[in-house]
Amino acid sequence: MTVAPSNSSEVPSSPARGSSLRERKKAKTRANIQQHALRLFRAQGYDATTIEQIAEAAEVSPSTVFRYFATKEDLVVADDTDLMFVAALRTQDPALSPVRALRQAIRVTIGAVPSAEFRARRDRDFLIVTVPELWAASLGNVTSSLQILTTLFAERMGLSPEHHSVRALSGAVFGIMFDTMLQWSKDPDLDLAGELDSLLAHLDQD
Amino acid sequence: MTVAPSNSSEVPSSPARGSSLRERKKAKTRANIQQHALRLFRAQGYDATTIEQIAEAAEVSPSTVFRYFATKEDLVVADDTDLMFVAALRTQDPALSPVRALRQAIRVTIGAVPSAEFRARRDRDFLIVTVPELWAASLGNVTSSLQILTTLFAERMGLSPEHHSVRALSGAVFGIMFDTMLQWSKDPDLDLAGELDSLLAHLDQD
DNA sequence: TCTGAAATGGTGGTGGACTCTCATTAGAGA
DNA sequence: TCTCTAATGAGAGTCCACCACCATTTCAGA
Repeated sequence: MTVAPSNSSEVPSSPARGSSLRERKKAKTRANIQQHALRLFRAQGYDATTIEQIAEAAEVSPSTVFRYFATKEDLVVADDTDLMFVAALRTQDPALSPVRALRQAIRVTIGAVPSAEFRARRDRDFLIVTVPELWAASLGNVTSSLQILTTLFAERMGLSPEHHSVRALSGAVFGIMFDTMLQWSKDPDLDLAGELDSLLAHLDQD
Repeated sequence: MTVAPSNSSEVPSSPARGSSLRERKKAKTRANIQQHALRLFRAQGYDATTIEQIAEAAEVSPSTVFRYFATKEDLVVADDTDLMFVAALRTQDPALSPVRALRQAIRVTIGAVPSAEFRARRDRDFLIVTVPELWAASLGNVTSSLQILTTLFAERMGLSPEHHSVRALSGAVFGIMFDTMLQWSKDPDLDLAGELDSLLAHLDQD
């Protein structure tokens, strides 16, 4: 559910364009570690996987793992910010109603992501929703997304973010997304975009 | 740290009526431990409080703490059924619309709880929402509440729980509750009942 | 009052995340 | 090629939740 690198220093997948060999190696190491971690988590479970195993798989020392990721949780949650939809929401036509804009943003965003990357992201999100510990770790991200959502809706509706119409709407949207994520965690083959769209449509009565 | 196995035998607060001295003592010990734990968590924070400290405060051995509570998290989360509103929803007039029934249930429930107990519950919920680790531990409770909510709404609407109208509605309700809990965690003096009622009213357009 | 069972305390131990330090290696720039 | 700095590895160490075992105390029932 999270997406959008949007971060400063750490570049996940892209090999860091204009930088030196050192930088490129760093990025590569980081990506490598995270990749092996995710693979192991998926295969054996999160709790059952130790840092040592990850280090071994990635062919680095445990110290190095901690140098790149402050905590075990960060291996999954990383620095990654918000709901990817939220980012795209900003660019939607201001004339659209909040819900319509969001639905449109979802459609566009999901369509745009290359399917390999989408699958990877999907697996990651699946882990987050599935492992309570990780869900906890990303709670901060989630709530900040909710806040952003509220803010954007407020702008679109020309009301203050504290206004009950805004809060009710963004809360409702959030809940529907949450519910959908749960469904999705039970059935990874669910058509996420379609499901979200048709559920959100129920809020679109204004 | 997987989800708690949903305890069976443990009776929380009620002193176990017809039982022997032994039983009563057990209940008392359990309540005592939990009480001190919550006090310490509130005072020093969850992570900063160790089992040893709790044991000392409650004047029992650390072993005993673990005998009563399988994990540290259980000291807060316990087996306690979650959102109290859900329980009360069952008893509402079937003729009412889902949202109206829920709002009514909330009003009734909150009114009925003795204010001391309400405060205690409030503190507990505050902890849960505040400490990610605890939020994670109660995720199971939360999602099961969502499911129950969905089921009850489905009955009331005469539709299957998979129906999108049902899912959209219960998701939305859940989201609003979640949002309100967050607000509440920032401002513990918020009028929870009133806030919920007025936000939920926004969904009541059918 | 005696006996068996349950509750408790204490002690020692384990696993694993995370920290610190220091020596070694590899890249950057001259 | 030589130096300087950043990245890595290795090892020892800490902390704390949680477990296992056993001795001791406390209650129940006869």
